[in-house]
Amino acid sequence: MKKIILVDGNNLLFRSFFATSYSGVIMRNSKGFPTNALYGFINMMHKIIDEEKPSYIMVAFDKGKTFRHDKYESYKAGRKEMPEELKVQFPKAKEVLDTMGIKHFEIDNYEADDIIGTLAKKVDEEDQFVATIISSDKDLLQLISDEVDVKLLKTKGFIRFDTQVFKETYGVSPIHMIDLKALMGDASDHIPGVKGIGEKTAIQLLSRYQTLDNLYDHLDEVGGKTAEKLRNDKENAYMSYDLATIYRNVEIPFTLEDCYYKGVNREEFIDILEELEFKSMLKKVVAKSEDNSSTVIKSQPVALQVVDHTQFDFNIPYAFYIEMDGYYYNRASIIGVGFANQSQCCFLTLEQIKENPQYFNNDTIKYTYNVKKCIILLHQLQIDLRNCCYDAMIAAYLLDYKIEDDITLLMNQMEDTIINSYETTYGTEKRPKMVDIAVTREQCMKKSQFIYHSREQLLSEIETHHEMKLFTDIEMPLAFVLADMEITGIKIDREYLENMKAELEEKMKAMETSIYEEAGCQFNIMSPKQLGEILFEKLALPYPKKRKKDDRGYSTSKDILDKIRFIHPIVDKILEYRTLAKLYTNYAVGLLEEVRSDNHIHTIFNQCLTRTGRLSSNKPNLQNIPIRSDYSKLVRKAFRPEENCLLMSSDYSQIELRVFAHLSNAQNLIQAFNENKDIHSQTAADIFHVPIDQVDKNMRRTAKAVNFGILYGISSFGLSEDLNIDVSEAKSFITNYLETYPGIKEYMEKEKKEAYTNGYVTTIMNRRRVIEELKSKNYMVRSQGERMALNTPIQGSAADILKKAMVDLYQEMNKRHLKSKMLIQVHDELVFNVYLDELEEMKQLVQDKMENVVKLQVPLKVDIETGKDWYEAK
DNA sequence: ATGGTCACG
DNA sequence: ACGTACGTGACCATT
Repeated sequence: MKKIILVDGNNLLFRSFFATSYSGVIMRNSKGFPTNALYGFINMMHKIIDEEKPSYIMVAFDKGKTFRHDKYESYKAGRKEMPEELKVQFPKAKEVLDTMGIKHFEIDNYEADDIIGTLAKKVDEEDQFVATIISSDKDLLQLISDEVDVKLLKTKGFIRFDTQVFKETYGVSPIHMIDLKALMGDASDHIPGVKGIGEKTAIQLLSRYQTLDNLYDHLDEVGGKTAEKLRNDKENAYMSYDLATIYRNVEIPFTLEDCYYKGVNREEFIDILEELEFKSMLKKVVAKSEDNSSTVIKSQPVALQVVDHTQFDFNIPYAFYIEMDGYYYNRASIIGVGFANQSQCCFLTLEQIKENPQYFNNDTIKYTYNVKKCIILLHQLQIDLRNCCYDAMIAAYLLDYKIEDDITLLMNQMEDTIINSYETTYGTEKRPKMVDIAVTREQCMKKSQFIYHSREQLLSEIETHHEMKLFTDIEMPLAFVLADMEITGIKIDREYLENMKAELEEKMKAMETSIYEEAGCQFNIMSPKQLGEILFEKLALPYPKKRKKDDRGYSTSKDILDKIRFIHPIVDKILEYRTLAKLYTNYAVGLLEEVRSDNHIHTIFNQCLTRTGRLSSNKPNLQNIPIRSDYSKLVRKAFRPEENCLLMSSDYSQIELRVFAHLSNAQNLIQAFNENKDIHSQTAADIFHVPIDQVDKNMRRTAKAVNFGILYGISSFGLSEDLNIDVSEAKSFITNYLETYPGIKEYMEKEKKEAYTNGYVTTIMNRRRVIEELKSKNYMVRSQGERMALNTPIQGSAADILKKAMVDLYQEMNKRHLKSKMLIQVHDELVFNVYLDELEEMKQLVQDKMENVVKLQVPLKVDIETGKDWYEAK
């Protein structure tokens, strides 16, 4: 069977043009010729060749108007005109394809769709070829058949649609997509459809009548409002049908055989890359032609012997991969598990796993992908997971691979294979798909093989980055700590939250009425658009901010409203309403929804997400429970200890500023911390040149803002916004600060310079963050990169310290067989459930471990409090 | 899907 | 002449 790739060239160029033109700024070569669309386009063509390894390929382009649409010209007119900057890149794209040895075609009066449709039809009619269509346009899905599939490009990755996937997604056969659109329309393509009929009704109708014609023939059977709507809009339905149909009978002056892929003419290709000034791309191509080996670092998957699990050697290190049946692993269950070692692989169903816990709790070394998830899924079966010392997801996270908890992303980055993503195989949360166990079996084994075989490369990269200690001593053991915390969960007083919810509901109602009175009309308070119009047009309140020309929108954010709250009583009421609404939906209702049958909340900590090394928490997020305002922090009373226990909270005092003092080696900052001074007051004393006992509240507040600014990569504008002062005034604070603390300016310059040289920054544990923004030609993007370069070592080192403290503490608590448990981490704070008879021991232990986890130039200070709920323990 | 808003560190 | 603090997650309205 010969495989041909049919590429929608117009679609690809459009996509990459708009994906890379930020607020109108686009990439150009030094002659000013726009090149942004070409860059994405060439990358994409490379990827297609890499992934699909086609022997035949062609790219279709539009040429002129499509006459079949002429009678509906008014609808076509709604389409966007092509920007000139994009237009000029088309001829160049065709030249590029020539040098790449890829055929491209355009035919007078037809669109790319029509050419592809016609070729797909040819593929259907003969039996030498199969085809894959590449586009992000869902319209093309109607061309799917037994011989033709579509790789639908998404913002992230792609979905491969074949007949089966299509049916599972839309409930009808691909060819009926046209009938579907005739009924439901398609706003993005200006197809009207039948008024009042959406996706649901359309699918329902078609599953009964299959086609539009047949439906109209049996309209009397339909009855009711739906029939009425169909009758009224019959003309529109048929016009939509025509608009949605891809024309498949273009006279084509070439054959499928003509689309043979010749391969790149390296010299010509290099010439054109030089003209476009795609330097990184050039480097790769040149390197590839010099050293004749395959692409960058990709390895070929090895074919292993598939054996029965009784034959699998569980005495030497092995990898396993668990596939589960839901989106949230703390409420999903296992479908099956694949195992692999150097030479074998096998698969077990859930039943077989239950019968063989020894495959997980034995002493053999095991490799995983997302070990925390594995621990929790196995825990549900009362199976202990032991001796996992390598996790591919954690390794990949440290190395900056894109992962998103889906191993297929990593596989497709590292290997010459294309594995369908979890979503493609198992569907979305809303639309789960039934999956044949044979598919799961195949994929699980492949995935476990990948875990086993990619280990060497990932570990060697970690070694090169000097991150082995971070990986082995911190991140790997931390996964077990987090698993335990998630399994334990924190107890919630449901009744308390229910009462709070009811109270909030009442307050909101009252506030709503009062706001409508002030406004003189009813409107949706939560709609920024409507609110802006009420405030700044109907009530004509002054808009306290400079606006760009043509900007007709109003921001209604808190800091804007704060500035006009004295002008009209409605403003305060709106702010109050928002606070109440947030408390109601996010915390009262939101938290209650997440309380499980054991009366506990079991959050999920994401260990492999943030760019700085922090954790994040979700479902629900326990890292943003209110504390700053008096009323809001009452939410914390809902978080309770177990029987005979107290909640204990321990938090680092000023950890980021201490880390900063350490990193920057600023002597008077270090001294201030060593003398245990109130750091914001000391800063105030220093920058205002007064003794520390003469620092007033306002001075301290200013100094605090300056200190935060330093951590974030200060700018005078940012500081002035935060303090609500002039930029010039803010600027003088900063100058003053930098004069007062010699060494800091030099430190920041050094950090930036290193970031530019290396392309990345590091933390005290050698955690690394690559900062692409520094390479940008756009000043704003580059400045943002510089701030990241300044902030990441600080935020990241603090995260390192917290993580290490958690591991040390956890291990010591286990060693001492303490019953108390670590429950939550909030960046600089840990929350524990502490048994009364362990209270003193825990206080001492926690303080000791947290304060002595690393040795810095300044001491680390920890404050500990306890109480019968989280409100008291703070 | 994206932006606006706001909860936390 | 730009348009600006660092890192998250959840919800709402809107496309």
